[in-house]
Amino acid sequence: MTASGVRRRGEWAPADHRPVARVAVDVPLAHLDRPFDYRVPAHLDAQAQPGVRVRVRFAGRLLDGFLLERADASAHAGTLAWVEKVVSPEPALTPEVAALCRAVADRCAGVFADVVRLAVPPRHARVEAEAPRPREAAPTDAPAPGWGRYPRGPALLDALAGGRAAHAVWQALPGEDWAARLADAAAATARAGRGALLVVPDQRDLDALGAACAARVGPDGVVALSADLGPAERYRRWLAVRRGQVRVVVGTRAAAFAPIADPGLLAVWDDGDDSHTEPRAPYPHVRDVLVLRAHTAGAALLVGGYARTAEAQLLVESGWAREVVADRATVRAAVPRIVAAGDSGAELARDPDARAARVPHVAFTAARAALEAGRPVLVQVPRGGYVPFLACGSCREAARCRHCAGPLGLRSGPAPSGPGGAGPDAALPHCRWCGRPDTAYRCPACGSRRLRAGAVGAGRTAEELGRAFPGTTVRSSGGGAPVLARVGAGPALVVATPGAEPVAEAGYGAALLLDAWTLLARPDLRVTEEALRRWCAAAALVVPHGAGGRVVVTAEPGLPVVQALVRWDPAGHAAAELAGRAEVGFPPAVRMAAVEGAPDAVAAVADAVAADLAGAEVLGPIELEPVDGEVRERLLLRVPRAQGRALAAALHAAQAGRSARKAADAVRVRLDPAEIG
DNA sequence: GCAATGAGCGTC
DNA sequence: ACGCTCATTGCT
Repeated sequence: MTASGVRRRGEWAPADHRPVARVAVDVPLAHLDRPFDYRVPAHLDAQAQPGVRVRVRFAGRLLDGFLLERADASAHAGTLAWVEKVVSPEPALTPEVAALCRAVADRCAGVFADVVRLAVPPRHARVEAEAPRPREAAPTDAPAPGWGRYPRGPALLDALAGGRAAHAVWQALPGEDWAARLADAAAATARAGRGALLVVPDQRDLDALGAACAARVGPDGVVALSADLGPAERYRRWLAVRRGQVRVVVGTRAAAFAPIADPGLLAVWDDGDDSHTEPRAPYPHVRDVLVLRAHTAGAALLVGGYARTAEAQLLVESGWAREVVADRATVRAAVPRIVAAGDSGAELARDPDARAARVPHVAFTAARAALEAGRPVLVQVPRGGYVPFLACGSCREAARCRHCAGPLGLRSGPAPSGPGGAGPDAALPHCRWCGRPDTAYRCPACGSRRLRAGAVGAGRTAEELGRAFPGTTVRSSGGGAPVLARVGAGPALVVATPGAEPVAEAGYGAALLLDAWTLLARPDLRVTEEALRRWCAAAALVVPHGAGGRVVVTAEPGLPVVQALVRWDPAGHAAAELAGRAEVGFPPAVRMAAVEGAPDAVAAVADAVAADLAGAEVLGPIELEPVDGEVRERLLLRVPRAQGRALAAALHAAQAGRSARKAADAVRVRLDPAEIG
């Protein structure tokens, strides 16, 4: 080998030291989900460092891969192929993130290559060659007293400042500036010389959190990562993190894998938001990724939200995490007055305003009072544009529930979950507030028994409310309208779909959670948790009851989930939710896998797993919607939590058997799926 | 009896 | 998508 480097291939000589490279080749096949050994030629010796991207010949093809480590020798019996090329000397896959990717793949019954693709953004050569932007380290100020309202808050900040790996589940008080609290925690971590990584569900939350962190550690002290930055800027910021130029990283989903140096704090805000579930294989959830990462990296973990998920509750009940919550007196002082209006229908029927806008009288009163006090009113209406409702077939009077005067709608029955299929009540009129069916409706105005379908959406609600409060500004956020981040302090009606509620400058005077019952109508395992999460998110934007804050939720007051909102008890609801799931045997009380695909393929995977794992229980299969005319089925596999790793391993082995045999039908496997119909 | 050809398979 | 094995084919 000459000093100038490459000659013809035949003259390549192996590197003098550690000539073997272990390479994770980019092949997403389960039976090839392990490192392969290659020879490092002497001319690539210096560049072939752990973490760099390489090109290697694999089964004849030139493929991308990551060099995981250098070794003295290989256990492989045959001759090793050369590392053909080091794509760039940038060590993109750090050892810590590589270990995390392996742990995530193992947890999700997926393959390393798929997880690495989620973790490492595509390379951008020009950006890599740029001179790094100089960043000025800003002194971080002392922690704000905000965490003092939570008895264990100061201890949490102390642990972060001392570099200790605390694990916490935090329920933010209504009205809490959650972004500022997370920024406090990040700043405390950064002061200890370690990195902080904070993950939020969407861009709006990211903007708020980024600003809060910049206020603590300076604009150069924080980097925001999100998927919609564009390839160049995305890679530029990601590189700044990898190169250790920042201590605080905020981001959405994929940022959970950001290669932050010496992670001291890993945090996820609002872990119940389904944006935290990666839609690509192997479908990891941010919370699970961060839990694994906290283990492998020895970092603190903070799971926060206004509400609490059953998964977070399990972290608490298992003793792995401590809860950080305010005491009852502090909660009582912070909450608005919350009432359920499912039983105020008698008034509703008499109130002409209410009838015009489908809004119960108490909600009108609350809205009017808030507007007169000069504050905005938040109106939360269901997403999806239009909510189906029923009206009299002859006089077009809206059809109302005889019990509570809520609007009647056609409820589609739950997805067929067994041989019986959908129940006979699948398309009967039901009350959208209290859920009672009405099989013998007669119009109180004209006596007709005929019903016709109509639809009301966010836009229609805004229009109707505007008529009911003449002269009041009506603004819309979500549901077709652009999502607003903030609204001003003046009186206005702000109609928003769940998740699109703008923050009001000085808090809302009232929130009306309309058609709340529809949130509970979906045949989903997590409906009540999801409904409470959305209600809490809206109610948290309202000023405390001492300042006149009111929340009206149009749902049956007797329902436990409605009671949990009225009492502002998300932890209690999560405990009941988790107990309920233990009773019926659903995650996170057990470990479950959804196996989907062509019937034969699904059955083959299930048989392989059942043969491998004696304790695995098989549920189903059920038929799914056909894709491209192909029949598809879903089958659930259930094991006790202690066998979770074994279940994932058995599924991986079953997939490996299929990929080795080049089975044509792909089988989709998701562990602890959020949606299982 | 044995080279020439092609299908199947593993993949360093 | 290469390079190996192994089975089949076709010619002497």
